[in-house]
Amino acid sequence: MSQSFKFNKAERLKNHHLLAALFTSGKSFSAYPLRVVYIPIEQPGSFPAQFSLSVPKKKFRLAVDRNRLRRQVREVYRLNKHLLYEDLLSKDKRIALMVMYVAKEEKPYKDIEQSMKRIIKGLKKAVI
RNA sequence: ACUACGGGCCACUCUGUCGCGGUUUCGACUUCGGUCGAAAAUGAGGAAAGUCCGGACAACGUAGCGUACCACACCAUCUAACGGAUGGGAUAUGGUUGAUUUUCGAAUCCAUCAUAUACAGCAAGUGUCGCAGAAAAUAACCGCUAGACUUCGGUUUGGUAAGGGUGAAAAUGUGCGGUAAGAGCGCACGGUCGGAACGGGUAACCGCUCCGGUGGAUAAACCUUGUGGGUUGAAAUGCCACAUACAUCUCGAUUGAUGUUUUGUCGCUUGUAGGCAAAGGGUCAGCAAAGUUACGCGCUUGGUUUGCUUCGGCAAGUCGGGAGGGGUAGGCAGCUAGAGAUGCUGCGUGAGCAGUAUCCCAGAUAAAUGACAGAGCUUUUCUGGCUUCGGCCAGUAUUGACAAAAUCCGGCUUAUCGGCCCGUAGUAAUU
RNA sequence: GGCUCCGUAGUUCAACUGGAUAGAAUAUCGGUUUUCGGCACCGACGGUUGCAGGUUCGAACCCUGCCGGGGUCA
Repeated sequence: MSQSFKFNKAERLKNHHLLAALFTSGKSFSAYPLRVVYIPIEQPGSFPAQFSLSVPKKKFRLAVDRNRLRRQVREVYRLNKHLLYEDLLSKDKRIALMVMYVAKEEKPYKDIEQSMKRIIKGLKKAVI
């Protein structure tokens, strides 16, 4: 097991322009209860993917619920991202992605994990 | 022991693995700004919430005055301050005990307990009070009563406000006197309001005596009185980096007076004397503008230049206001040692205050405190066993209150599964 | 993080600034008319005035606290 489960600051997507581009020209697909929007990046960087996530305030009014879901989704990504990184490194490509939680109620951790694995599979296909 | 009420405290716990934020230390790399790695201790709340009050702090402002506006409003105390808290008073509602009256329904008074109170002023002015009712604030329908007239049925001119009815509210209650009938018209005892003296209390207020009144309610109606408030808020504010537009449209001001310095020039009595011109920089007044929360005064800031001219102005520049638009969307400081926390001692009825010892306890910014596994605790369901029939034990599944910092404090309000402790009252048992 | 505005039939708005049953249009339903439908006409239904307290004799309106929805500020 050589892969790292760390989640560095540089792996997070914070750039305003990239986020705007993501919403205007990014491609998307969903794997309930999650939905992903992604776009390839031209500029070089230290990580093959930049990740961000979103839980809508309209569906989850309380900050406590939003925080809990955000942490679960981030945790799932952190533990499974190595599957994505291997492919991207071998193809020498970079992407930016945002994961949104679209369900109207809280789902258990197992469901979110399954959904994230399907998303990563889908991303691999799309990039190739 | 149980129940009710009030107050305080806690806010599931432990272990392992993988992670996140800032801090410190060490190591590596470095463009010397930092980046990466490791270790250590550490990392959400009682409400972090709502943003309803009050402050600290910061910027603007020369900090003034008047009006307006807003907030507050029994008294004292606490506090940095407050619309908060503590203690007291008054009023209202309810309970209990006692007394009086009774139409046996209850009513009134005293004492006491509990709860509530946006408790200054309708005896300053103005307004409003639908429907009903005669009348909703200088009241008269029925009624009662005197005079006049009379066709003896009443009519009319006065007086009156006891009784009736309406209404949420009807002009001080009861008794006696009084009268044509009546009435605070008079008297006695009360209610209530104002004033004065005395006693108690820091005060609100209470008690008592005397005098005067007795013309409703409403100020969470306008308003009056008193007190307080400069405005804007960490998206404040300062610095660094990057970027662009000294662009566009529109409105307004751009006027006088007076010294002074330098330079040039003129005349001449050849001197630091005077005239003229130019340039620079002042002072005073005016002008319009902006700022001072709004308005007025006052104050402050900065502009008042050049060219053309048919002397009305026009154009450019400068300054100020407005409209609309463009760029950036990064970093650092502010940013957590404080009206701080905990313990002890003393003072105070209490909120609190003083002294002293120890401790340092989150600082994120596409926004850190999590995920998984196991064990215990807890909620509920089912199965089995035991039982003193209240429950207890084992297994299985299930559940974990309300809710997450965003400059920081003091309150208020709202949400909240449960557990523990203390006080008061009642019930039961024992002594 | 701050500031600010608004909540009335399913929908869009009224209600004399506190006075009794909260009104109109539209939508819905029923009827008349028509061969049928539309249009038109008649009638009905539809409201805890966002919620809870308070002030007042009386509250959609005044006050307080909650709930919900907008707008705006570098």
